Amino acid sequence: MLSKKTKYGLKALTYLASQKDKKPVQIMEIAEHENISQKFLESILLTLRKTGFLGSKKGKGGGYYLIKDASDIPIMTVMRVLEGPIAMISCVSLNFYEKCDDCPDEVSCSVHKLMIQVRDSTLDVYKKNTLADLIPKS
Amino acid sequence: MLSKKTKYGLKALTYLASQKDKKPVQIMEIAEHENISQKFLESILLTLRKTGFLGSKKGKGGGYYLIKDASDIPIMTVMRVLEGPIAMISCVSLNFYEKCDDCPDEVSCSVHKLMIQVRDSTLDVYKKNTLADLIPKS
DNA sequence: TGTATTTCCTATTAAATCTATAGGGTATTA
DNA sequence: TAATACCCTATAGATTTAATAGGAAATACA
Repeated sequence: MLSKKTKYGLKALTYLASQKDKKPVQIMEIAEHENISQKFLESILLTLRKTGFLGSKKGKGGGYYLIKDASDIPIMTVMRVLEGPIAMISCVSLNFYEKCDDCPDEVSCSVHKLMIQVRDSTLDVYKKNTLADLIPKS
Repeated sequence: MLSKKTKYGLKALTYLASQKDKKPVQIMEIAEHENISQKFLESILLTLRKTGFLGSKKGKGGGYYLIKDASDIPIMTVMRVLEGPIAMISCVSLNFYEKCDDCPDEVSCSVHKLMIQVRDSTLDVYKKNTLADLIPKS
């Protein structure tokens, strides 16, 4: 399951990406527009700032804004930050690898074989989509 | 994340599929070979029997066995029974659809748009792999 | 300079889910 | 008829997720 953290983070990012100018947008505005708990969203945006996706400005007229162009942000990078591993099981994870403690041999493991395929196909989707691709047309 | 239930279920199924004859295999044998808690595996095999993947025989010399040929069991059907929805979010699930309560319009939802692609590519993997494809060669 | 505004940060709690275990009941076969 | 193995329910422990609370720090502007 996709966590709400990721879901809300993606929605916030696309909302920022759909802004005409690059003026800071306040947490409250995003939260209201996307129906997200303001405090929860706050912590998500903080993560996105610390990981280099967003810039922020404090005080009146402050808020969050995209640092890079939306078309330069592959969804893959966002997913890794918000959701963590893309693989469904850590023994096939590229960035968060861990050996299964119950599995004596990965090469002959049926689950391993299957999950590598799932990882690769999912990764393809996350690579070919940028934030710009997710902005609604209207 | 893939649940252990699904992981163990897949391993048990491939173990049964790799048997030369179709004689029943006892829970304990599978559990030991695959390093699975016997009681936990018991409940998983029970599920697989009730959903038509396995047959069972009681008494001495009893155990579980595959009902169908491994090549006639698409992984998709196993995943739906063990793991539940294949989609990462219920608003794009084909078999377990539910509307998001925070989302006013699915069509213009960025997460929706992305997750449909992930669902379809994952589904492709699960459709083209049968249980037979997961049996280790050796 | 002061005040309202807004982000920043830490800690904690509530809820949900997953994993595993316990303990016995029931059916079958040698 | 005793041994074997499946069948079933309940429940507890662990982990993760989602959300809340409260205040500190920085900024704009009058």
